[in-house]
Amino acid sequence: MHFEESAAYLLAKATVAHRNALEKHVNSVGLHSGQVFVLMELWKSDGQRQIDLAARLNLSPPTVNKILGGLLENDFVTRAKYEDDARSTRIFLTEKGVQVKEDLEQAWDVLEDQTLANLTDTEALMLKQLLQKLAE
Amino acid sequence: MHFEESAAYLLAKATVAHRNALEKHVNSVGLHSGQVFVLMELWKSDGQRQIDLAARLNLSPPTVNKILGGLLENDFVTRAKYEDDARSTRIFLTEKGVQVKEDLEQAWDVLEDQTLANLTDTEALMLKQLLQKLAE
DNA sequence: GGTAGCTTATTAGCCGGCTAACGGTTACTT
DNA sequence: AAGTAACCGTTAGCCGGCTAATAAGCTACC
Repeated sequence: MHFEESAAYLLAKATVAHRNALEKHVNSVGLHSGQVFVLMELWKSDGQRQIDLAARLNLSPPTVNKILGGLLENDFVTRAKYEDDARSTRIFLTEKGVQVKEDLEQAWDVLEDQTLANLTDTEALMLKQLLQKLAE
Repeated sequence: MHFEESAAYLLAKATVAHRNALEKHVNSVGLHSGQVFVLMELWKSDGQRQIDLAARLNLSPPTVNKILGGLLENDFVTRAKYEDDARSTRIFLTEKGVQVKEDLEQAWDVLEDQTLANLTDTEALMLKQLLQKLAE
């Protein structure tokens, strides 16, 4: 058996390099890699509860909690109590959290170009479709 | 701009799910996810120096050092001095480290099937080729 | 209404990645 | 020969993932 030829191996390998690139690019905007995905979720729908963020991001609640700690410290989001349920808190974007979206979009474009540098347009499209199927 | 449609986003998302699956499957063999890649490298070539392992795995030296700590504790590998250079150490597989390969191969097969469950054979092949291109 | 059980957030602690910084060796240069 | 530069391993400390356990609040059911 050759591990190197398995999709599981290749996916893990591609991930290592890509994660480093991602981290580097979002750092230039003042964010860490985990934070951007939480922000993306809030840009889609502001004021979500932590548990809902975790579910939508497919992450564990403690992971989301930790990431939110960083976002709170850096004033990208604020916490507010959920009126109908004292257990929950709602997470809202600050002005800064709203505005960083533009910067991230630019950094993301550069990252995307770099990611797909070795692929043709057709290959890029195919890759995206296959990754989407994989995620299900 | 829609982040969700970018390859960078989709790759990161696919990674999250896949990493959890990988961890779970290799746990059943008594290993952690990072350890398997180091072992794979040693199965290809036993007795490598840490710095060479790091280079081949595309990981930082401290990361390899940490993973080796776990492998040493669990007697999968041993350390030996490099005769010609007192700075280096060579890493060798133990009997246990050699034998776990068989178990991992079986677990890996299951993981591979699960990873590609939603894809046809043609799609699986394409995905592997695209991931390989991506990693360059 | 009270209890039992579910849900939410949080904490602690683990693994896997990284950078920065350090100590000890080797190699190079002068 | 001396001194400087490069290299190897290690430590410390950060972020991002996880599970397990806890405290607090809500629900549901008897």
